[in-house]
Amino acid sequence: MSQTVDRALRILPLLAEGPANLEQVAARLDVHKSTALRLLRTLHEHGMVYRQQDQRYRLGTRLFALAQQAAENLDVREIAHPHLVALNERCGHTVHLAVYEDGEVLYIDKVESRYPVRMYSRIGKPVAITVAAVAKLLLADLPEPERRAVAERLDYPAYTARSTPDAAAFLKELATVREQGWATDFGGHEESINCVGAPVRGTDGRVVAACSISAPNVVVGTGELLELLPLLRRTAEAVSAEYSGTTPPPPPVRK
Amino acid sequence: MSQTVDRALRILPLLAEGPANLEQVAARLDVHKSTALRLLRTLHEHGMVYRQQDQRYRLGTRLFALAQQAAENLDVREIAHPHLVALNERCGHTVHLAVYEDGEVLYIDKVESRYPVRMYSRIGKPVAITVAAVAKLLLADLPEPERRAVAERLDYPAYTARSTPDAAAFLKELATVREQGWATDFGGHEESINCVGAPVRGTDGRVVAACSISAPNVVVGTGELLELLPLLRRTAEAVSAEYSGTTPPPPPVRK
DNA sequence: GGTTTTGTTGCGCACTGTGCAACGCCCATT
DNA sequence: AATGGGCGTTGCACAGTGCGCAACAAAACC
Repeated sequence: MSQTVDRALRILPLLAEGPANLEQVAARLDVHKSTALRLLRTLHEHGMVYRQQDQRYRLGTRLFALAQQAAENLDVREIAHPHLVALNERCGHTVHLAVYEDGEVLYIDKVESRYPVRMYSRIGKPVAITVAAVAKLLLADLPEPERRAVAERLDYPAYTARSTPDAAAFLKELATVREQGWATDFGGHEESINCVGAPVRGTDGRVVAACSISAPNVVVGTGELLELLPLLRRTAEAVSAEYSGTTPPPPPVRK
Repeated sequence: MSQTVDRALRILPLLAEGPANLEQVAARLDVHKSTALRLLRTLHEHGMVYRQQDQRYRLGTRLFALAQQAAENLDVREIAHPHLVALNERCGHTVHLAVYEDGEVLYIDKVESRYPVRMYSRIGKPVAITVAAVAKLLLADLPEPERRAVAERLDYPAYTARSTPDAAAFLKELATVREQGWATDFGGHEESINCVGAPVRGTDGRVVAACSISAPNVVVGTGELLELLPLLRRTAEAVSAEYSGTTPPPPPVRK
């Protein structure tokens, strides 16, 4: 809508790929050098980009601060986190938390068993939306027309032989997930990785987030993974309860 | 420099404080509603803001993805991380990693002893630049004119009785730090918290980052904390070595 | 020392962003 | 059910702002 802002914002993902100099930025945006310079300077003033010694630009640290605050505003995340940690301690596997936003599903939290602090690993990256258990849960809850619209707009990459092949199959799967209240991904993204997922619901019953347990085939088979389902569902329900206010968090201080 | 982009970017920290509706945004920017709407739409198209059900805007998840990639580009961080974890395992205290950028010092990594996964806690937030050990290390290495310029531009809040009072005292402290190659903060930010810090240096000897150990007074006194200094310095030197290529990381794959 | 490459500045033109006013929608209130 | 107020949205005319050009400056290269 706004040309100038649009161009400026297109610089960010471009720099996310790696540092770039003025000319490269101008070329990628298909604008004159002086235009790119003006945009970069404005971004720089706001700390969104940083200029290193070799004069090349890269993403600035202000993005850190903003992302952090964005995360703090996602109160589902804050509420869910201790529950995810507890779940991880009991089952030992990787635990994810994801939300839906504007046609995308994103991981917003992750607890890994072996490297509990390897934090940024995948948080923020879009999920393989056509196969991931959490994606199925989140999409299954959308109102019918939107669900259909999203399903038909998607690509269906054949990550493995078990990946969801097309929109029809996906919608059918979503119907199943909607009915049973949980979801799986058995080797649909990577051959040897299996997942089970359960929904986190808000006061009105709508799915606001989804969490999942992931584990490689060689560690636990699909059968064993399904045995964890009750534990997972209890965790998801505990988060839902706290998020809905059934188990109220410490009350705000009054003066 | 560019009015439109400037206004658009000013929306982000504003929304970081919490969700806001169109009118509030327009009022805070001091522009007409229609102008704010256009800016917000452009930000929305790029996933920088998200519109929740009640039509209020909040920061979007794209910021997550960008911040993640920004972090990945900070290769100091990636290299340092396992070393910081190892240090934390040996001493048990909180370990920080910070960098300098454009007059600010920011934490870019943190390992906490008791809650190792409480990740976003302070990462990305600017450091108390006049007192923190890591800030002293990073500023002490700036070329003299810039160091002086920064020192004189700063405010010197009296967090505690031991906080750095003014630019003169700060510059003197920086000279000491520069000489001895390590830094401390004994109760300068919070009365009961002490820190020691050591620099991470690049190939050319310049300080590219700084790491520190922080612990409350009640757990370890300043004397005990200083006993950890050799361990800390060894860690910082190990990171420096790996960063400088003395201990080369796994070589890139060739075809 | 000359040449190429890359960043920076000033400037005139016109395109793009701006604010205004009118419209439409939803919710609250009676 | 009708009325009113609050808020988001749209279209438009004006001019302010961002645009690309071209010349300049400064490294980097040979």
